[in-house]
This record gives sequence, structure tokens and C-alpha cells, in this order.
Amino acid sequence: MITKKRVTIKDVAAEAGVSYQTVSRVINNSNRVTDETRQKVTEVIEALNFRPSLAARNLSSQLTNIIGLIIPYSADYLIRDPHLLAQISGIDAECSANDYNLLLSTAGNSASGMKAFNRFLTQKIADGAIVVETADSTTGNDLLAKQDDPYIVIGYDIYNKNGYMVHSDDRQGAKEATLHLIERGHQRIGLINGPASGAIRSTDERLLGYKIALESAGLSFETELVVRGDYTRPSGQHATKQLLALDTPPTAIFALNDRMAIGAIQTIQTHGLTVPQDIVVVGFDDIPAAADFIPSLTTVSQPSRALGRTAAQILLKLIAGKPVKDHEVILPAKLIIRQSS
Amino acid sequence: MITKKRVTIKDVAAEAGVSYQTVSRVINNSNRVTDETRQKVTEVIEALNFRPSLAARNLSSQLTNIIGLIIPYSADYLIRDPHLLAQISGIDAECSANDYNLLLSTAGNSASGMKAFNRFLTQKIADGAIVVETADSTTGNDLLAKQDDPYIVIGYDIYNKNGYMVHSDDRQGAKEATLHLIERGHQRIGLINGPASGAIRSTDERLLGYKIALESAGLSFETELVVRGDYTRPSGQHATKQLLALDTPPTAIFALNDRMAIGAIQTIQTHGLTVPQDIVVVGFDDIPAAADFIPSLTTVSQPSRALGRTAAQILLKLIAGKPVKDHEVILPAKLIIRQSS
DNA sequence: TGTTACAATGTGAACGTTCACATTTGAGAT
DNA sequence: ATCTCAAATGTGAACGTTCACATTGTAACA
Repeated sequence: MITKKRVTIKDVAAEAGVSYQTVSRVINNSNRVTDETRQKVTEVIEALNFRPSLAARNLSSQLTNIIGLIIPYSADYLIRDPHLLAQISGIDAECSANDYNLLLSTAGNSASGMKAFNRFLTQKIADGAIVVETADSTTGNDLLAKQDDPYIVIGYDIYNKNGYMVHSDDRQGAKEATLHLIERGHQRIGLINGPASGAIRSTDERLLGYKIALESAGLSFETELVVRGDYTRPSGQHATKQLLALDTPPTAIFALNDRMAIGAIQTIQTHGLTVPQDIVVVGFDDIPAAADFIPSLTTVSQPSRALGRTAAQILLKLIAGKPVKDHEVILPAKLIIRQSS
Repeated sequence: MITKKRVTIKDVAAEAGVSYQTVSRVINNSNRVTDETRQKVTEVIEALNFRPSLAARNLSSQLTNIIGLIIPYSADYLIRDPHLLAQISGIDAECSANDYNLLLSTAGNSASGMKAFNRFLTQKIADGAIVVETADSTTGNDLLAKQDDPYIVIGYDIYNKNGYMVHSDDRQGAKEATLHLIERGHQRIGLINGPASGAIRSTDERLLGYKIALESAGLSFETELVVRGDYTRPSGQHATKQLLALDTPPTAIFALNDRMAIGAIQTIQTHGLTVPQDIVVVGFDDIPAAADFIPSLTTVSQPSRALGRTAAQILLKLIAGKPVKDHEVILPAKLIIRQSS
């Protein structure tokens, strides 16, 4: 380890011939300093290569200027989620703009994952936290509700009635997608569902959107047209086989995520049918592959980056003690029509 | 802001009837404490909901227990890079295991991006940094070389001769991919190259691997078979059109990344040809879409997670002042044979 | 029974900054 | 020339922990 003695605010002060407090004012851009003094101090800072100690600042100011980003994904899941980076990007943009740093804390179900999570919770390491809600997030979130620091969930905070959350309008997105299919004349619309109801709020919301659309069009909801999947491509393939095996197969399939939708298209093609000529397919999420796939996939795009940005904005307000009126912010999802429909 | 007074080590000490140093020993798992004392203190910590102040710890210990992750991507690029999350995941795993926190700092070319980067550089915010080298990383890395804290580059550190770097064996991966095609009997192998030579080391390495493979098989390197792309899918399509327009078109195409390979397949199909029957295609990267695409894409997989993990391991050694012998660690890339070849 | 040695615990100082307040400086009004 | 007031700058204390060293307690030994 380099044991070179650290350059402190006092070293700078001595060299510049001012008091340390003046140096402090300079590095904090306080306006209570003459331009002349500021100039001189700045030069010395440059010359001595002085870097203020964040730790000392934090200790003194009682703030860390760090926002924790808690991602309760297992590593594999994390890699596969295209939203996540977009969300992070939005969060990061907002944090950067406000001189906040972003501390990443993935917290899987593994021991080491929970360790990171615990460390985050048990140490005053950040001024607040953004939690990304996922299918995997069975543990941990409930713990968050108990501690003092403000936090906000991207997704649905099912553990804290008074919590803050930001999510996209899954219901409206699914409704639009379904209406889009109905408008194209489809009456029997198969739905590839997510895992068991209640586990993931977004799944329920999307399903609800589907139902509402049917209802508003005067179509009946038919149980046989709803097949369960688990958000993986193979499950989409499997579900599609079931749908195609029906006495009257659907003429359109709405998969609750893109990966399953791609699986659906593949299975349809395997059966000698063409998309969109024979069967139309719509997905949800707008993953990068959706645009690249042939046929390109009609899907519902979530405003991932905006979600991240909004979550960060609200959290920063909470940290600053400013009032935040809405506990739940819902951003609109957007239907993107491509070749598959 | 909640202004509740903070519970400190001294509050715990008073309550438990011991000195604050003893409390410190307990929270640091020092073995110089009786089980009895430890128990009592632990109970009080629990009861008072004491959380040690990271800032105070850092200030005292002169370490932050934070590793900075600098990602010089622009936001859009960041979202599209499937490696990145895998790398982060590996880094995070290693950090977690060693009680280190991971601070994210994306640093694009934008003003706000550079701001984050500067903040990182000008404040003692982390004990060390991991820099992800990218096509975008034209600025910034050179600055890193000038400062004291240890850092390591995932990719090729072209700014610092004495720097540390970890990357996958692009050359060997490309060589294997090319040999794979040669073994299948292909003599004319088109190559969809990356942007201008010299800009990205990995591109050069991959191209070199291609050349070496040709040479080792006694095949000549033909300039007309090498077409420039820019790592986007459309550029792959465009390049493929050029290759197919040759008097003697190649029977195999090796694209230096998957996105261009997918573009190549699409163009080949548009021309009424089939993959792999008429033309064989190989990519590089193994993005998620590579496995989903039809035909699934033969490609070279980078050990992204291992890269992250290794980088973190080395950085932690550097921070601890332990000797690190190799300045450049190269992890093997792996050819994944799928339908497209 | 006194000495030794080491384990357990306690005390003062230090880490580098910001905060709250005190002091100095200088320009304008009298 | 003196006074006033605000702007500029300076000083002591505090933030909560760890480090280095000091003290106490206790078991093992001669």
C-alpha cells in the first residue's frame, strides 16, 4: 500500500496562506470567497493534487452522497434482464446530475448475496436506496421497510403500504396490445401468462389489462386461451403448443414477455405456419432481440430509463426532506407495432 | 430529513457497561473479547438498533471499502452490451465476498458523464477502480493513470504501460472460430471486420486470430474477403451484401460480433440462400439473442463473468498491497457451435 | 506467595472535514 | 475622520470510529 501521507485541507491552507475553512469554502463552491482567494487556493489544490476525503466529509455532514441500488436478482437473471441496465442508466444520469454516487448492491438468494444486502442495511452506507423489484425478490424488501433511510421501489412494493414506488403501466400496456389485436379483427387471442398469480404484481396487471380489453370489446374471457409460462423462451414454446392443440386455436397470441413471444413464433413456424400471416404474435418488454428477430416483434415497451430517472428524482427529494405527494408513480408503457402483428 | 439522534458506539458501550473500544472490537469480530462480553454487547447493539457509521470507519481506517466501477459507455451503448452486466455480476460477487462495496460510475462523453468521472477521480471515494474499456472510452482513462489509487482495466489498457488489465483471448477465440470453419471444408471465409484498425484493440486481435488460422491452414489472406462494419446489425447486412456480390462469394462468413452476424444471416436469407446449407455464419460474443435466433448462432463466448471476477480479485490484491505478478491476464474464449455452422 | 505473561479491557489521540460562531476587513454613510 | 454593516476570513468543536498504548485481571509457574 502506498503510505504517502495524505494531502489535507490544512496542507492546502498552509501553502495558500489562508485558513482551512477558506479552503473548505472553495471546494464547496461557497460564494463567500473573493475571486482572488479562490484562484490562489484552486492553484494550490491543483499543485498539491489535493483530493478531499469523502469519508471526512460524510462524517462531518452526516450525509454520504451515496444512493444504494439494491438489485435482488440472482446473477443469471440479472444478465438476462435488458431493462435493468436501462434503469440503471436512468438512475445514474439523475444521480450524476445531482452529485450523488451510485452504490450497487446485488442481493441474490445466495449467502453472499444476502451478505451484501445485509451490509447495506446494517451500515449507514447510503442516504437512501432504490430497490429493483423482481420475481426473485422474496426476501429482503420487507426488511427495508423497517429501517429509517428513505427508499423507493422500481416495481411494486408489496411489503410497505406507505412505501414509494415507480413502475410502468403494465395494465394499460397489456390493454393496448390486446386492443391492437382486436382492432386487427382477432377474436380468439391466446395469452401466454407468467408464473402463478400473486407472485409478481406486474404479471397480474398485464393479465388484467388483457381482460379489460376483451371486456371493452365485448369478447368473453376464455380460460382455455390462457396458458401459464415462466417468462423463459422454452416455456413460450411449450405454451404455444398447447394453444395450437386447441380445437379452435387462437389466431393471435399475446405473450406477457418477449422471450416467450419469440418462443411462440418459433413454435408456430415449426408447425408450418407463418407469422403474421397465419397467426399474429405480440410480446411485452421490447428487449433488443425483439427488433432484430425475424419477423420483428410487436411488443410493449417499458420506459425503463425514465423509470430509473423518476425513481432517483423522487428518492433525492425524500432524502432532501422535500414533500413527495404521490406514493405511486405510474409511467405509461408504449405499444410498438412491428412485423409480427 | 429524520433528525433522530444517531446511536453511536459510545451509546452502546454505556448501555452495555463496557468501554467503546470493546464495542469496536465486537463489531470488528476481534477475538480479544470474552464470549460473555461479546454476547452482551451484541444484545445491546440489537436492542438499540446500532449501525456503525461507514464514514467514521473510513475516516479512521483510511480505507473506504469501496471499489469504483467506471464504465465509459454512453447510456445507449451501455444498454445494448450484454457483456457488461455479466462482468458487473462477476465483480460484484467478488466484492461482496470480500466485504467491498461497488460504486458505479458511468462516464459518457456527455458533460454529466464526465462530471461523474471527474468526481470519482478528484475525490478519495474508493480504494481502487475497475475500468471497463470500450469503444467509447477515448477520454478519461489516460487521466486514471496519473492518480495514485490502484486500478485495473477490463479490456486493453492502451494508456498505461504499467497498468493492469484483464481481457479474454480475442485472438485465440477468432482463431478457433476460423479453424472451425476451415475444418468444415471452407476455403473462402468472409470476415466482417470492426471499425477502423487501431481504434479498438480487441478488433485487431480478432482479425489477427483470423489471419493466423488461415495461415496455419495454408490459406491465403484475401483482402476482398474482409469488409468493414461498425458492430451494428445493419452494418453486418451491408457488409454481407458486398461479400455476396463478389465474383466468388465466400462459403462462410465470420463476423467479429454477433449483431453483425445476425445481420449477415438476415441478408443471406433475403438473397434466397439458407444458413447453414448454402453459407455458414459464425459470430463473436454470444449475446443472449445468439441462442434464440433461428438458426441459432455459432459464436465465440467471452468469459464475461470470470473477467469481472478476475479483475476484482486482482484489484483487491493491489489495494491490499499484495504482489501481483502479471500485468496482463488473458482468459480463454470459447467457441460455441450451434446451428449456423 | 510472589513473579511472570498474556488475555481482556480501557483511555487519549487521530483521521479530515463541516458547522457554528468569532474576528477582521473594507466600503459607504455620516 | 468616525461609525455601521456586511462581506471575507479565521477558530474551536464536533462528527463516530480505529489505532496505539496503558491498565487491569488472572492463570501458570517457580
